[in-house]
Amino acid sequence: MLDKTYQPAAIEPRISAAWDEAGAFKAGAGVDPDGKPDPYCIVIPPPNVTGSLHMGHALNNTIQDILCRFERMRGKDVLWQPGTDHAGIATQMVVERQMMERQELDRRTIGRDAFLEKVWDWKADSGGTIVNQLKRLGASCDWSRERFTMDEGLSQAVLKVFVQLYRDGLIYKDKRLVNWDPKFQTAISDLEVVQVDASGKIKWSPDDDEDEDNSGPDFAALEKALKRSPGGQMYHFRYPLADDPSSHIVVATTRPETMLGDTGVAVHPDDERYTDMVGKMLKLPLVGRLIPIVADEYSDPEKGTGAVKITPAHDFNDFEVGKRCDLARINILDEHAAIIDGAEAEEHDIPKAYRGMDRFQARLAVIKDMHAAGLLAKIEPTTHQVPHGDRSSEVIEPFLTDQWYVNAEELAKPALAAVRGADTCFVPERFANDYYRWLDNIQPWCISRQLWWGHQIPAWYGPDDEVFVAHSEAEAQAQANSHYGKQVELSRDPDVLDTWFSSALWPFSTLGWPDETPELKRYYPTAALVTGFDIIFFWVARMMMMGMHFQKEAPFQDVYIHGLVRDGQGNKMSKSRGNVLDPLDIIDGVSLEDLVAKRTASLNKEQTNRVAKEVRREFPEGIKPYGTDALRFTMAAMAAQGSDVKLSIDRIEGYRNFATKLWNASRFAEMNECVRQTDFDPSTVNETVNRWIVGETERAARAVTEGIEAYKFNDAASDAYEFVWDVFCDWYIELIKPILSSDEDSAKAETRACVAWVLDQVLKLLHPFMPFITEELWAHMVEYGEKRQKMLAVSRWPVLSDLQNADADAEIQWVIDIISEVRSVRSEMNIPASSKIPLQVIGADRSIKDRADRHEDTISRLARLDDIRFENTAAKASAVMIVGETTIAIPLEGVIDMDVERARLQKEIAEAESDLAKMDAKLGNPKFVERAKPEAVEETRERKVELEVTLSKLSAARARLDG
RNA sequence: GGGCGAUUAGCUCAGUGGUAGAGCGCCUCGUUUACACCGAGGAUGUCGGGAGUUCGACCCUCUCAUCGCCCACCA
Repeated sequence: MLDKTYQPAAIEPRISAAWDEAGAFKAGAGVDPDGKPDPYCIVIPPPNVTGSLHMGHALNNTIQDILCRFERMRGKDVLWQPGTDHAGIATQMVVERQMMERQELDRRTIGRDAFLEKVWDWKADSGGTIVNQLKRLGASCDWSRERFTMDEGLSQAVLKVFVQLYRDGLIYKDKRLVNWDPKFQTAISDLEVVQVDASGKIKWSPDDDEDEDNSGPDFAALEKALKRSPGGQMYHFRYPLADDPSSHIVVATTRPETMLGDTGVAVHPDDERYTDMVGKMLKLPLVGRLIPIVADEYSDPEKGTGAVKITPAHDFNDFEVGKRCDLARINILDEHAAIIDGAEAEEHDIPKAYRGMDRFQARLAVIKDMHAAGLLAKIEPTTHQVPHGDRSSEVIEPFLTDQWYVNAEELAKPALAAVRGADTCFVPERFANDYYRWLDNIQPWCISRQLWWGHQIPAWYGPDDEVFVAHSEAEAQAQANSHYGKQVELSRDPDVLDTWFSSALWPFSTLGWPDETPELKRYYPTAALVTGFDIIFFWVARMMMMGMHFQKEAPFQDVYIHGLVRDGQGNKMSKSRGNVLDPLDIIDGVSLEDLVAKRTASLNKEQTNRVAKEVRREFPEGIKPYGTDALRFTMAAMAAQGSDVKLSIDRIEGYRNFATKLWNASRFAEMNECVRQTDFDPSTVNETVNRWIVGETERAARAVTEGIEAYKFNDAASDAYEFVWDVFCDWYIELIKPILSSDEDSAKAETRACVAWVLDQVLKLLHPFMPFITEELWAHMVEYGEKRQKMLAVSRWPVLSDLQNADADAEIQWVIDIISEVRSVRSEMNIPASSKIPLQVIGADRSIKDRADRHEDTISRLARLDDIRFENTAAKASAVMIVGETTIAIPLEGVIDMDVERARLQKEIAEAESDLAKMDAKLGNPKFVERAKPEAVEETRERKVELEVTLSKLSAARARLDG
């Protein structure tokens, strides 16, 4: 027997265990030599091994699981390939932080090998969290195939790819500017840089009223402002001419300290203001270096003074100008972004005062010194964007270093062609435009990182820095020996690869490549990739490039892009905002105090107070346990293509209620002995109501199937929802109660079997969305006779046809309409539910009489009637309703106020008249009749006739009331 | 500066060239043997503004406004 109430916590762990035990999600089982059934493969976006489940995962994995369960039930051989990502920077950060908290020696002290051992230990202890959390979501991955981007096989794939791309000339080493993260002291790629707005307030010029004595800017305020945000001001400096110090050029910058590395000033070749100056030398203030004035089109005469200082070693544009104009590159920063010290500083005449200074201190010092030298022209506030590392949140410095690059432009060509040629389709389509735009303008991809955790680059250096790229040290050694003609000492490149380099191989490395495995052959290319728009560039584009290059075939047929999960108000969920909903809290529930503690854990005092207050207001009783199925259904129901999901507890609660509804409908079936019969054939049912419901079931099954096929999960979910609640529960179960309580054995038996059958179909249709509750109910709905798959997860998806019956539909619709009309009138007339009343059917012909007789019990019961009579005319004082061709009436003598009925009729008449007028207007327009689609015209005519019939009947009723 | 998306009931959002929808909320009634995490009934919209195409526009086109996102720029 089913428990009286649905409690997800009581069933979910047991169901999970049952799936595990049955190996229900194992791929490849039962595949015959011809490769039947067809494969269907999805590779999971590997979550960071440091991660813990958030709503983005919940959405992403719910969608994948819906697809996988759906296709599995459709008989495909499904492989949902799971795994995790080593997440270079993130993991190294976590472990280093832990070491710090434990007051252990830092990584540089213990050395690379010892540190890596610690990271692996950490992974062994904590790396499984995210995987276990995914299991709680019901993710039907083939967990036996779980992979990790740093495991042996995947590392082999990385090695092979690197070596081959190097040999193809598509990976190379280059000295150029990179985005340097001074916090982690590593290069990062363009994509890992986020632009943050900086807008300042400080303003100063010698003409300022406040500065009549020319004491200079308010340096104290400036220092404070620089601490808060190092950007936001534009500083104008005078650079005097070397041979005529009384003349100068004014340049402007937001990064004054970079002037220490200036090696030129550029003006536009056509800028007449400066024509005479081109070729002359300037004496760089503070440093004394002589730098040329060069002509270059980069300089924009419209901007600033039209002259721009050039710092080739610290600015991407300047680097290019420097190349064109043959300017020196002088690096002024060390890897911590402090001003260089020592021999290099000496060599480039960096004034001693600045050496070793932090870049932002140096910024202030330069401004002060320039002012002291009388060379600060002005300071003005400006708004501009400052690049920050996406993980470190530190200001990025363009930094001149040797790094490894991938020639992405070359790899992008086939990747672009694959999408242009529709080998791979984005859903929704518009995301393909972002993909094109990015790949069409792609820059070399910097793949080396100055970290320890990751795939170490397989490059070794000889004594003269000659590089040998090989699959192993032995192979490199052999190359080196033959290159030098003798045994030499090699040292390995200490850098590791960008995490996304290994992720880019995920669709084939997880299938066993570089080995030619049967899995690779069978499951590549995969069917679909499900991911968020934020990683189209990071990941999707790169998988496309690597897939095309190494497999000669795009890795996915479809790329489904979903939105972001936001809070109920549409805000991004973020820790500092304190609005993060944890999927596990929704599933298991959480007390108010625990919720407050969680949300304020990493906040400062002020934020804590604010967030605590908000949480107490929004969740006065904490969060109730809603279960996984409710969360999943919410995700599906709200995942309209291409739009973000605004998640609110109300919505989740609504879908938990839906689960409860399903539970209770199943209890109803159980209590009424609705047991599935093996020989039940839905196409042969006799009872009208059963013929109707099997047709409705077919309709629902088609709608849900089409929805999932088209990646319209919200449509599929709401079609299933409406069928279960509005059709099955609200009407079918109510309509059959008289049969179930009757003593007509054959009708009863058929109906019981039919209920069980419909419920089976419902459980199947809902299973991809709500796997736990449906599996549980499936197990309870036993059958007499023989086989029915024991486990719903491996049962067959409903493919129904020829069950719809227009006569049955019309008849049941008529019953429903009559009941609805009577209920409506009763309610409007304030007839108490407890008082049973008679219903008159007016002027019924044979077929109407038969119908009414057939459904008398049902109509009486649901409309709360004590009698149905056939009359030629309605009683004088009565409420009259029109249901299609049928006129029905409730005699109201003494029951209600005639004025109320008169008003009700009048309203209905007015509505019908207004509608009729619209139809008349249309049909009266010759152009409509002439040009509109014939079916539209026909429909309008039919509607007009219907309205006229209704109207005449209503008018007659009114006349009777008045007469 | 370039691009994309959004603007529909109090709230959150679906939607289709031909009679405007859902959930929640709201109002009224209700312990009818699955379910109050429920049932029945009800109210609520010049579908952002303007123009155009069309027999007909919430839907297509243009334009404006507001909001959001992405990319580029950082003198």
